[in-house]
Amino acid sequence: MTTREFDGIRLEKVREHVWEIPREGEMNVPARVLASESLLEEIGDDDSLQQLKNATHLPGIVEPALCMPDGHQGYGFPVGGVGAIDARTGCISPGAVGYDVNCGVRMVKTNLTYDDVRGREEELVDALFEAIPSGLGGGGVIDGDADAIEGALERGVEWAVEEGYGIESDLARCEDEGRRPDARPEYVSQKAMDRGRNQMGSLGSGNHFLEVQRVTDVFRADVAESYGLEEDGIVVLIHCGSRGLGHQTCNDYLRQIEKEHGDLLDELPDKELAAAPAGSELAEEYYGAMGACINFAWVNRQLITHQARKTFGEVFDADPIEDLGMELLYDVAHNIAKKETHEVGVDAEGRPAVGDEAVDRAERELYVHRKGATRAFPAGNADVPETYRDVGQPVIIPGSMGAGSYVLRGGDQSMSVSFGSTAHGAGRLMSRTQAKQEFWGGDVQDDLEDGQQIYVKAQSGATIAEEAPGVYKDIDEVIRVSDELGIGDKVARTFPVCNIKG
DNA sequence: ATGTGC
Repeated sequence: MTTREFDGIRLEKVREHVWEIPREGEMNVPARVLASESLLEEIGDDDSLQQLKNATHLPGIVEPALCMPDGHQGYGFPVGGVGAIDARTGCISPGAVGYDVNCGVRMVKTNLTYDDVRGREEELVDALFEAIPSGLGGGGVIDGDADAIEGALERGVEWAVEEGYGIESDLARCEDEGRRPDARPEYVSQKAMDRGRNQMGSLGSGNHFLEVQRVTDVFRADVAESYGLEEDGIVVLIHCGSRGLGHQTCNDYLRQIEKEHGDLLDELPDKELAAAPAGSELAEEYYGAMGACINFAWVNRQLITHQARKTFGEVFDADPIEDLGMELLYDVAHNIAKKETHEVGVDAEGRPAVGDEAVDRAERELYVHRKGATRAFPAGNADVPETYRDVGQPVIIPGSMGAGSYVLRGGDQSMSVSFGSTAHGAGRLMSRTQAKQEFWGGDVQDDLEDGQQIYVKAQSGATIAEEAPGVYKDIDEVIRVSDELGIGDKVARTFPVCNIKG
Protein backbone atom coordinates (compact mmCIF):
# COMPACT_ATOMS: atom_id res chain seq x y z
CA MET A 1 0.00 0.00 0.00
CA THR A 2 1.23 3.49 -0.87
CA THR A 3 1.35 5.76 2.16
CA ARG A 4 2.51 9.33 2.88
CA GLU A 5 3.19 10.94 6.22
CA PHE A 6 3.19 14.64 7.13
CA ASP A 7 3.94 15.73 10.71
CA GLY A 8 2.82 12.39 12.09
CA ILE A 9 -0.37 12.22 10.04
CA ARG A 10 -0.36 9.11 7.86
CA LEU A 11 -2.39 8.84 4.67
CA GLU A 12 -3.13 5.67 2.74
CA LYS A 13 -3.65 5.80 -1.00
CA VAL A 14 -7.12 4.34 -1.69
CA ARG A 15 -6.95 4.84 -5.45
CA GLU A 16 -5.71 7.45 -7.90
CA HIS A 17 -6.18 10.95 -6.34
CA VAL A 18 -7.83 9.57 -3.17
CA TRP A 19 -5.87 9.56 0.12
CA GLU A 20 -7.38 8.44 3.39
CA ILE A 21 -6.51 9.30 6.97
CA PRO A 22 -7.81 6.13 8.69
CA ARG A 23 -10.10 6.46 11.69
CA GLU A 24 -8.28 6.27 15.03
CA GLY A 25 -8.65 7.59 18.58
CA GLU A 26 -11.40 10.18 18.91
CA MET A 27 -12.04 10.47 15.17
CA ASN A 28 -15.71 9.79 14.40
CA VAL A 29 -15.02 9.08 10.74
CA PRO A 30 -12.04 8.69 8.41
CA ALA A 31 -10.95 11.70 6.33
CA ARG A 32 -10.04 11.82 2.66
CA VAL A 33 -7.89 14.17 0.63
CA LEU A 34 -8.67 14.34 -3.08
CA ALA A 35 -5.34 15.21 -4.65
CA SER A 36 -2.54 14.18 -6.97
CA GLU A 37 0.82 13.40 -5.37
CA SER A 38 2.18 16.89 -6.08
CA LEU A 39 -0.91 18.66 -4.68
CA LEU A 40 -0.85 16.40 -1.62
CA GLU A 41 2.72 17.53 -0.94
CA GLU A 42 1.50 21.15 -0.95
CA ILE A 43 -1.54 20.37 1.21
CA GLY A 44 0.72 18.54 3.67
CA ASP A 45 2.95 21.60 3.89
CA ASP A 46 0.64 23.64 6.18
CA ASP A 47 -1.89 22.73 8.91
CA SER A 48 -4.65 21.55 6.55
CA LEU A 49 -4.28 17.85 7.34
CA GLN A 50 -4.39 18.44 11.10
CA GLN A 51 -7.44 20.66 10.64
CA LEU A 52 -9.11 18.02 8.47
CA LYS A 53 -8.40 15.38 11.10
CA ASN A 54 -9.77 17.69 13.81
CA ALA A 55 -12.99 18.09 11.84
CA THR A 56 -13.64 14.34 12.07
CA HIS A 57 -14.26 14.90 15.80
CA LEU A 58 -17.39 16.98 15.12
CA PRO A 59 -20.42 15.09 16.43
CA GLY A 60 -22.65 13.59 13.75
CA ILE A 61 -20.14 14.00 10.92
CA VAL A 62 -20.77 11.53 8.10
CA GLU A 63 -17.89 9.75 6.41
CA PRO A 64 -15.63 10.93 5.00
CA ALA A 65 -14.48 14.43 6.02
CA LEU A 66 -13.00 15.79 2.81
CA CYS A 67 -10.30 18.10 1.53
CA MET A 68 -10.48 19.20 -2.12
CA PRO A 69 -7.35 19.33 -4.34
CA ASP A 70 -6.93 23.10 -3.80
CA GLY A 71 -7.07 22.82 0.01
CA HIS A 72 -5.03 24.93 2.43
CA GLN A 73 -5.30 25.86 6.09
CA GLY A 74 -8.06 28.18 7.26
CA TYR A 75 -9.78 29.21 10.50
CA GLY A 76 -10.28 25.88 12.32
CA PHE A 77 -11.28 23.98 9.17
CA PRO A 78 -9.38 23.83 5.87
CA VAL A 79 -10.30 26.11 2.99
CA GLY A 80 -11.22 23.42 0.48
CA GLY A 81 -12.94 21.36 3.18
CA VAL A 82 -16.27 19.58 2.92
CA GLY A 83 -17.94 18.38 6.12
CA ALA A 84 -21.35 16.67 5.88
CA ILE A 85 -22.96 16.50 9.31
CA ASP A 86 -26.26 14.89 10.31
CA ALA A 87 -28.79 17.73 10.63
CA ARG A 88 -30.82 15.88 13.31
CA THR A 89 -28.17 14.46 15.63
CA GLY A 90 -25.04 16.39 14.64
CA CYS A 91 -24.04 20.05 14.71
CA ILE A 92 -23.31 23.13 12.63
CA SER A 93 -19.95 24.91 12.79
CA PRO A 94 -19.38 28.51 11.61
CA GLY A 95 -15.64 27.83 11.24
CA ALA A 96 -16.48 25.11 8.71
CA VAL A 97 -18.38 27.69 6.64
CA GLY A 98 -15.85 30.49 6.88
CA TYR A 99 -15.87 34.16 7.75
CA ASP A 100 -16.78 35.27 4.24
CA VAL A 101 -20.21 33.68 4.00
CA ASN A 102 -21.13 32.96 0.37
CA CYS A 103 -17.90 34.20 -1.00
CA GLY A 104 -18.54 32.97 -4.51
CA VAL A 105 -18.18 33.54 -8.19
CA ARG A 106 -20.37 34.19 -11.20
CA MET A 107 -19.67 34.30 -14.91
CA VAL A 108 -21.41 36.73 -17.23
CA LYS A 109 -21.27 35.95 -20.94
CA THR A 110 -20.99 38.41 -23.83
CA ASN A 111 -21.17 37.97 -27.59
CA LEU A 112 -17.96 40.00 -27.99
CA THR A 113 -14.77 38.33 -29.17
CA TYR A 114 -11.19 39.01 -28.14
CA ASP A 115 -10.71 41.08 -31.29
CA ASP A 116 -13.47 43.44 -30.13
CA VAL A 117 -11.66 44.30 -26.87
CA ARG A 118 -8.05 44.10 -28.05
CA GLY A 119 -6.43 47.52 -27.89
CA ARG A 120 -9.23 48.80 -25.68
CA GLU A 121 -8.19 46.96 -22.51
CA GLU A 122 -7.06 50.08 -20.66
CA GLU A 123 -10.22 52.01 -21.53
CA LEU A 124 -12.31 49.07 -20.34
CA VAL A 125 -10.36 48.45 -17.15
CA ASP A 126 -10.48 52.16 -16.24
CA ALA A 127 -14.23 52.33 -16.82
CA LEU A 128 -14.89 49.20 -14.76
CA PHE A 129 -12.63 50.42 -11.97
CA GLU A 130 -14.54 53.71 -11.95
CA ALA A 131 -17.98 52.04 -11.86
CA ILE A 132 -17.37 49.28 -9.33
CA PRO A 133 -16.29 50.10 -5.77
CA SER A 134 -13.38 48.01 -4.54
CA GLY A 135 -11.01 47.80 -1.62
CA LEU A 136 -11.72 48.39 2.07
CA GLY A 137 -14.09 51.34 2.42
CA GLY A 138 -15.08 53.03 -0.82
CA GLY A 139 -18.82 52.50 -0.39
CA GLY A 140 -21.27 50.49 -2.47
CA VAL A 141 -23.27 50.89 -5.67
CA ILE A 142 -26.47 51.73 -3.77
CA ASP A 143 -27.28 53.08 -0.32
CA GLY A 144 -28.19 50.16 1.90
CA ASP A 145 -31.05 51.76 3.81
CA ALA A 146 -33.20 49.59 6.09
CA ASP A 147 -35.53 48.53 3.25
CA ALA A 148 -32.66 47.57 0.93
CA ILE A 149 -30.89 45.54 3.62
CA GLU A 150 -34.12 43.82 4.59
CA GLY A 151 -34.98 43.02 0.96
CA ALA A 152 -31.50 41.70 0.23
CA LEU A 153 -31.26 39.53 3.37
CA GLU A 154 -34.76 38.12 2.98
CA ARG A 155 -35.06 37.67 -0.78
CA GLY A 156 -31.61 37.85 -2.38
CA VAL A 157 -31.42 38.17 -6.16
CA GLU A 158 -35.23 38.17 -6.40
CA TRP A 159 -35.20 41.52 -4.59
CA ALA A 160 -32.38 42.90 -6.73
CA VAL A 161 -34.10 41.98 -10.01
CA GLU A 162 -37.36 43.48 -8.78
CA GLU A 163 -35.51 46.71 -8.01
CA GLY A 164 -34.20 46.84 -11.58
CA TYR A 165 -30.67 45.54 -11.01
CA GLY A 166 -30.95 42.52 -13.26
CA ILE A 167 -33.07 40.57 -15.68
CA GLU A 168 -35.54 37.76 -15.04
CA SER A 169 -33.21 35.05 -16.40
CA ASP A 170 -30.54 35.93 -13.78
CA LEU A 171 -32.65 34.19 -11.12
CA ALA A 172 -32.57 30.66 -12.51
CA ARG A 173 -28.85 31.01 -13.22
CA CYS A 174 -27.82 31.24 -9.58
CA GLU A 175 -27.36 28.36 -7.16
CA ASP A 176 -30.66 28.11 -5.23
CA GLU A 177 -32.11 30.66 -7.70
CA GLY A 178 -30.21 33.33 -5.77
CA ARG A 179 -32.41 33.02 -2.70
CA ARG A 180 -32.08 30.87 0.39
CA PRO A 181 -35.65 30.08 1.40
CA ASP A 182 -34.58 29.44 5.00
CA ALA A 183 -32.89 32.84 5.49
CA ARG A 184 -33.85 34.54 8.76
CA PRO A 185 -32.78 38.21 8.66
CA GLU A 186 -34.02 38.74 12.22
CA TYR A 187 -31.05 36.71 13.45
CA VAL A 188 -28.51 39.03 11.79
CA SER A 189 -27.26 41.59 14.34
CA GLN A 190 -27.76 45.33 13.94
CA LYS A 191 -23.99 45.69 13.99
CA ALA A 192 -23.63 43.31 11.02
CA MET A 193 -26.34 45.17 9.09
CA ASP A 194 -24.64 48.49 9.84
CA ARG A 195 -21.41 47.14 8.38
CA GLY A 196 -23.23 46.00 5.24
CA ARG A 197 -25.03 49.30 4.76
CA ASN A 198 -22.38 50.97 2.60
CA GLN A 199 -21.11 47.75 1.01
CA MET A 200 -24.03 46.83 -1.24
CA GLY A 201 -22.32 46.36 -4.60
CA SER A 202 -18.63 46.36 -3.69
CA LEU A 203 -15.82 43.96 -4.46
CA GLY A 204 -13.88 44.24 -1.22
CA SER A 205 -10.25 43.28 -0.98
CA GLY A 206 -7.98 40.22 -0.88
CA ASN A 207 -8.61 37.68 -3.61
CA HIS A 208 -11.84 39.34 -4.74
CA PHE A 209 -11.90 40.74 -8.24
CA LEU A 210 -13.75 41.37 -11.44
CA GLU A 211 -11.96 40.01 -14.49
CA VAL A 212 -12.68 40.27 -18.19
CA GLN A 213 -11.54 37.04 -19.80
CA ARG A 214 -11.38 35.32 -23.15
CA VAL A 215 -12.23 31.67 -23.71
CA THR A 216 -9.03 29.98 -24.88
CA ASP A 217 -9.97 26.27 -24.84
CA VAL A 218 -13.10 24.20 -25.16
CA PHE A 219 -12.80 20.63 -23.88
CA ARG A 220 -16.37 19.35 -24.13
CA ALA A 221 -17.95 20.96 -27.17
CA ASP A 222 -21.50 19.73 -26.48
CA VAL A 223 -21.54 21.06 -22.92
CA ALA A 224 -19.87 24.33 -23.93
CA GLU A 225 -22.59 24.77 -26.53
CA SER A 226 -25.30 24.22 -23.92
CA TYR A 227 -23.58 26.83 -21.74
CA GLY A 228 -23.23 29.24 -24.68
CA LEU A 229 -19.43 29.36 -24.55
CA GLU A 230 -17.25 29.62 -27.65
CA GLU A 231 -13.53 29.87 -28.21
CA ASP A 232 -12.34 33.51 -28.29
CA GLY A 233 -15.56 34.69 -26.66
CA ILE A 234 -15.35 37.35 -23.94
CA VAL A 235 -16.76 36.62 -20.49
CA VAL A 236 -16.77 38.51 -17.19
CA LEU A 237 -15.93 36.79 -13.91
CA ILE A 238 -17.02 38.32 -10.61
CA HIS A 239 -15.55 36.96 -7.37
CA CYS A 240 -16.67 38.45 -4.04
CA GLY A 241 -18.69 37.74 -0.93
CA SER A 242 -20.77 39.17 1.89
CA ARG A 243 -18.18 41.73 3.02
CA GLY A 244 -18.36 43.02 6.61
CA LEU A 245 -21.94 41.81 7.07
CA GLY A 246 -21.06 38.14 6.72
CA HIS A 247 -17.80 38.57 8.61
CA GLN A 248 -19.60 40.17 11.56
CA THR A 249 -22.28 37.46 11.55
CA CYS A 250 -19.70 34.69 11.65
CA ASN A 251 -17.94 36.43 14.50
CA ASP A 252 -21.20 37.08 16.40
CA TYR A 253 -22.17 33.40 16.33
CA LEU A 254 -18.70 32.01 17.02
CA ARG A 255 -18.57 34.03 20.26
CA GLN A 256 -22.12 33.04 21.30
CA ILE A 257 -21.61 29.37 20.47
CA GLU A 258 -18.30 29.24 22.38
CA LYS A 259 -20.09 30.64 25.43
CA GLU A 260 -23.31 28.64 25.19
CA HIS A 261 -21.94 25.27 24.05
CA GLY A 262 -18.70 25.00 26.03
CA ASP A 263 -19.47 21.34 26.75
CA LEU A 264 -19.34 20.46 23.06
CA LEU A 265 -16.31 22.72 22.62
CA ASP A 266 -14.43 20.82 25.34
CA GLU A 267 -14.80 17.64 23.26
CA LEU A 268 -13.19 19.25 20.20
CA PRO A 269 -9.44 19.43 19.54
CA ASP A 270 -9.57 23.06 18.34
CA LYS A 271 -11.58 25.94 19.76
CA GLU A 272 -11.93 27.32 16.24
CA LEU A 273 -14.24 24.41 15.34
CA ALA A 274 -16.87 25.64 17.86
CA ALA A 275 -20.22 24.15 16.86
CA ALA A 276 -23.86 24.40 17.89
CA PRO A 277 -25.66 21.08 18.40
CA ALA A 278 -28.40 20.35 15.85
CA GLY A 279 -31.76 21.42 17.23
CA SER A 280 -30.30 24.01 19.63
CA GLU A 281 -31.48 27.62 19.45
CA LEU A 282 -28.07 28.82 18.31
CA ALA A 283 -27.92 26.21 15.54
CA GLU A 284 -31.26 27.46 14.20
CA GLU A 285 -30.32 31.11 14.60
CA TYR A 286 -26.90 30.74 13.00
CA TYR A 287 -28.34 28.72 10.14
CA GLY A 288 -31.01 31.37 9.48
CA ALA A 289 -28.56 34.27 9.82
CA MET A 290 -26.04 32.57 7.55
CA GLY A 291 -28.80 32.06 4.95
CA ALA A 292 -29.49 35.81 5.08
CA CYS A 293 -25.76 36.52 4.57
CA ILE A 294 -25.81 34.15 1.59
CA ASN A 295 -28.62 36.26 0.10
CA PHE A 296 -26.69 39.47 0.80
CA ALA A 297 -23.64 38.16 -1.06
CA TRP A 298 -25.79 37.21 -4.04
CA VAL A 299 -27.23 40.72 -4.12
CA ASN A 300 -23.68 42.05 -3.93
CA ARG A 301 -22.65 40.09 -7.02
CA GLN A 302 -25.91 41.06 -8.73
CA LEU A 303 -25.28 44.79 -8.19
CA ILE A 304 -21.73 44.42 -9.50
CA THR A 305 -23.13 42.59 -12.53
CA HIS A 306 -25.50 45.50 -13.08
CA GLN A 307 -22.58 47.96 -13.06
CA ALA A 308 -20.51 45.74 -15.35
CA ARG A 309 -23.39 45.54 -17.85
CA LYS A 310 -23.81 49.31 -17.74
CA THR A 311 -20.08 49.87 -18.22
CA PHE A 312 -19.81 47.50 -21.18
CA GLY A 313 -22.87 49.23 -22.68
CA GLU A 314 -21.14 52.61 -22.43
CA VAL A 315 -17.72 51.46 -23.63
CA PHE A 316 -19.10 49.55 -26.62
CA ASP A 317 -22.00 51.97 -27.19
CA ALA A 318 -24.59 49.19 -27.25
CA ASP A 319 -27.36 47.67 -25.17
CA PRO A 320 -25.70 45.23 -22.76
CA ILE A 321 -28.46 42.62 -22.98
CA GLU A 322 -29.97 43.06 -26.46
CA ASP A 323 -26.74 43.81 -28.33
CA LEU A 324 -23.94 42.41 -26.17
CA GLY A 325 -25.77 39.32 -24.86
CA MET A 326 -24.57 39.84 -21.30
CA GLU A 327 -26.49 36.98 -19.75
CA LEU A 328 -25.46 35.14 -16.65
CA LEU A 329 -23.93 31.68 -17.15
CA TYR A 330 -24.12 30.76 -13.48
CA ASP A 331 -23.36 31.90 -9.92
CA VAL A 332 -21.88 29.48 -7.37
CA ALA A 333 -21.28 29.79 -3.61
CA HIS A 334 -17.95 28.85 -2.03
CA ASN A 335 -18.52 29.28 1.71
CA ILE A 336 -21.84 27.92 2.88
CA ALA A 337 -23.59 25.24 4.91
CA LYS A 338 -26.91 23.99 3.60
CA LYS A 339 -29.36 21.30 4.50
CA GLU A 340 -29.14 18.77 1.67
CA THR A 341 -30.31 15.19 1.42
CA HIS A 342 -27.60 12.64 0.62
CA GLU A 343 -27.43 8.85 0.73
CA VAL A 344 -25.26 7.71 3.63
CA GLY A 345 -24.34 4.46 5.38
CA VAL A 346 -26.58 3.70 8.39
CA ASP A 347 -26.47 1.15 11.22
CA ALA A 348 -29.27 -1.24 12.29
CA GLU A 349 -30.95 1.59 14.21
CA GLY A 350 -30.83 3.84 11.15
CA ARG A 351 -28.13 6.17 12.47
CA PRO A 352 -25.34 7.34 10.14
CA ALA A 353 -22.53 4.81 10.57
CA VAL A 354 -18.95 4.26 9.53
CA GLY A 355 -17.37 1.48 7.48
CA ASP A 356 -18.41 -2.01 8.54
CA GLU A 357 -20.83 -0.62 11.14
CA ALA A 358 -23.03 0.51 8.25
CA VAL A 359 -25.44 -2.29 7.36
CA ASP A 360 -27.54 -0.30 4.92
CA ARG A 361 -27.69 2.95 3.01
CA ALA A 362 -30.41 5.58 3.45
CA GLU A 363 -31.12 9.22 2.65
CA ARG A 364 -30.42 11.63 5.47
CA GLU A 365 -30.68 15.39 5.82
CA LEU A 366 -27.19 16.78 6.35
CA TYR A 367 -25.67 20.17 7.02
CA VAL A 368 -23.27 20.09 4.10
CA HIS A 369 -20.47 22.52 5.03
CA ARG A 370 -18.57 23.63 1.93
CA LYS A 371 -15.73 25.98 2.83
CA GLY A 372 -13.74 26.88 -0.23
CA ALA A 373 -15.56 24.15 -2.12
CA THR A 374 -18.14 24.36 -4.88
CA ARG A 375 -21.39 22.50 -5.29
CA ALA A 376 -21.04 20.37 -8.45
CA PHE A 377 -24.32 18.55 -9.03
CA PRO A 378 -24.40 16.18 -12.02
CA ALA A 379 -26.76 15.95 -14.97
CA GLY A 380 -30.24 14.84 -14.01
CA ASN A 381 -30.15 16.32 -10.49
CA ALA A 382 -33.40 18.15 -9.69
CA ASP A 383 -31.52 21.09 -8.14
CA VAL A 384 -29.72 21.83 -11.41
CA PRO A 385 -31.70 24.51 -13.29
CA GLU A 386 -33.76 23.14 -16.13
CA THR A 387 -31.64 24.87 -18.80
CA TYR A 388 -28.60 22.85 -17.70
CA ARG A 389 -30.21 19.70 -16.29
CA ASP A 390 -29.29 17.51 -19.25
CA VAL A 391 -25.58 18.37 -19.07
CA GLY A 392 -24.97 19.15 -15.38
CA GLN A 393 -24.52 22.23 -13.21
CA PRO A 394 -21.99 24.81 -14.39
CA VAL A 395 -19.08 25.07 -11.94
CA ILE A 396 -16.90 28.15 -12.23
CA ILE A 397 -13.37 27.91 -10.83
CA PRO A 398 -11.44 31.18 -10.64
CA GLY A 399 -7.67 30.95 -11.03
CA SER A 400 -5.02 33.54 -10.30
CA MET A 401 -4.84 36.72 -12.37
CA GLY A 402 -1.97 35.33 -14.42
CA ALA A 403 -3.25 31.83 -15.08
CA GLY A 404 -6.89 31.98 -16.04
CA SER A 405 -9.94 30.09 -14.87
CA TYR A 406 -12.08 27.09 -15.72
CA VAL A 407 -15.69 26.27 -16.37
CA LEU A 408 -16.56 22.72 -15.33
CA ARG A 409 -19.80 20.80 -15.12
CA GLY A 410 -20.85 18.77 -12.13
CA GLY A 411 -19.50 15.24 -12.72
CA ASP A 412 -21.30 11.90 -12.47
CA GLN A 413 -19.16 10.84 -9.49
CA SER A 414 -19.67 13.93 -7.33
CA MET A 415 -22.61 12.58 -5.32
CA SER A 416 -20.82 9.35 -4.37
CA VAL A 417 -17.32 10.82 -3.87
CA SER A 418 -17.70 14.33 -2.42
CA PHE A 419 -21.30 15.08 -1.37
CA GLY A 420 -21.75 16.79 -4.73
CA SER A 421 -18.71 19.05 -4.44
CA THR A 422 -15.45 19.96 -6.13
CA ALA A 423 -12.63 22.52 -5.75
CA HIS A 424 -13.17 26.30 -5.70
CA GLY A 425 -9.97 27.80 -7.07
CA ALA A 426 -6.25 27.43 -7.40
CA GLY A 427 -5.66 27.44 -3.64
CA ARG A 428 -3.03 29.53 -1.86
CA LEU A 429 0.54 28.31 -1.54
CA MET A 430 1.67 30.90 1.01
CA SER A 431 0.26 33.37 3.51
CA ARG A 432 -0.52 36.96 2.57
CA THR A 433 2.35 38.10 4.80
CA GLN A 434 4.80 35.81 3.05
CA ALA A 435 3.46 36.89 -0.34
CA LYS A 436 4.23 40.54 0.42
CA GLN A 437 7.80 39.57 1.30
CA GLU A 438 8.22 37.65 -1.96
CA PHE A 439 6.52 40.05 -4.40
CA TRP A 440 6.21 43.77 -5.11
CA GLY A 441 2.79 44.82 -6.49
CA GLY A 442 4.10 47.21 -9.14
CA ASP A 443 6.50 44.61 -10.53
CA VAL A 444 3.78 41.96 -10.68
CA GLN A 445 1.51 44.42 -12.50
CA ASP A 446 4.25 45.31 -15.04
CA ASP A 447 5.13 41.65 -15.66
CA LEU A 448 1.49 40.75 -16.33
CA GLU A 449 1.05 43.64 -18.76
CA ASP A 450 4.36 43.31 -20.62
CA GLY A 451 4.55 39.53 -20.62
CA GLN A 452 0.93 38.46 -21.07
CA GLN A 453 -1.07 41.59 -22.08
CA ILE A 454 -3.10 41.36 -18.87
CA TYR A 455 -4.16 44.76 -17.52
CA VAL A 456 -4.58 44.89 -13.74
CA LYS A 457 -5.88 47.88 -11.82
CA ALA A 458 -6.07 47.78 -8.01
CA GLN A 459 -6.65 50.15 -5.10
CA SER A 460 -3.54 48.85 -3.37
CA GLY A 461 -0.21 47.50 -4.58
CA ALA A 462 -0.07 45.29 -1.50
CA THR A 463 -3.19 43.48 -2.70
CA ILE A 464 -1.54 42.75 -6.06
CA ALA A 465 1.47 41.30 -4.22
CA GLU A 466 -0.79 39.20 -1.97
CA GLU A 467 -2.52 37.85 -5.06
CA ALA A 468 0.50 37.45 -7.36
CA PRO A 469 0.19 34.41 -9.64
CA GLY A 470 3.16 32.81 -7.85
CA VAL A 471 1.16 32.73 -4.61
CA TYR A 472 -1.17 30.09 -6.02
CA LYS A 473 -1.06 26.39 -6.76
CA ASP A 474 -1.19 25.16 -10.36
CA ILE A 475 -4.85 25.47 -11.36
CA ASP A 476 -4.40 23.06 -14.29
CA GLU A 477 -3.36 20.37 -11.81
CA VAL A 478 -6.32 21.09 -9.50
CA ILE A 479 -8.71 20.81 -12.44
CA ARG A 480 -7.01 17.65 -13.76
CA VAL A 481 -7.74 15.93 -10.43
CA SER A 482 -11.37 17.12 -10.41
CA ASP A 483 -11.85 15.93 -13.99
CA GLU A 484 -10.13 12.56 -13.52
CA LEU A 485 -12.14 11.85 -10.35
CA GLY A 486 -15.31 12.65 -12.31
CA ILE A 487 -16.54 15.17 -9.69
CA GLY A 488 -16.19 18.23 -11.96
CA ASP A 489 -15.53 17.78 -15.69
CA LYS A 490 -13.51 20.25 -17.76
CA VAL A 491 -15.70 22.24 -20.15
CA ALA A 492 -13.70 25.36 -21.02
CA ARG A 493 -10.67 27.38 -19.97
CA THR A 494 -10.43 31.16 -19.91
CA PHE A 495 -7.49 33.60 -19.79
CA PRO A 496 -7.44 37.10 -18.26
CA VAL A 497 -7.78 40.23 -20.40
CA CYS A 498 -8.09 42.79 -17.62
CA ASN A 499 -8.72 42.67 -13.90
CA ILE A 500 -9.89 45.09 -11.21
CA LYS A 501 -9.46 44.38 -7.51
CA GLY A 502 -9.11 45.90 -4.04
C1' DA B 1 -11.84 37.24 4.21
C1' DT B 2 -12.17 41.70 7.54
C1' DG B 3 -13.82 49.29 9.71
C1' DT B 4 -6.40 43.72 8.97
C1' DG B 5 -6.73 41.89 17.06
C1' DC B 6 -9.36 40.30 21.59
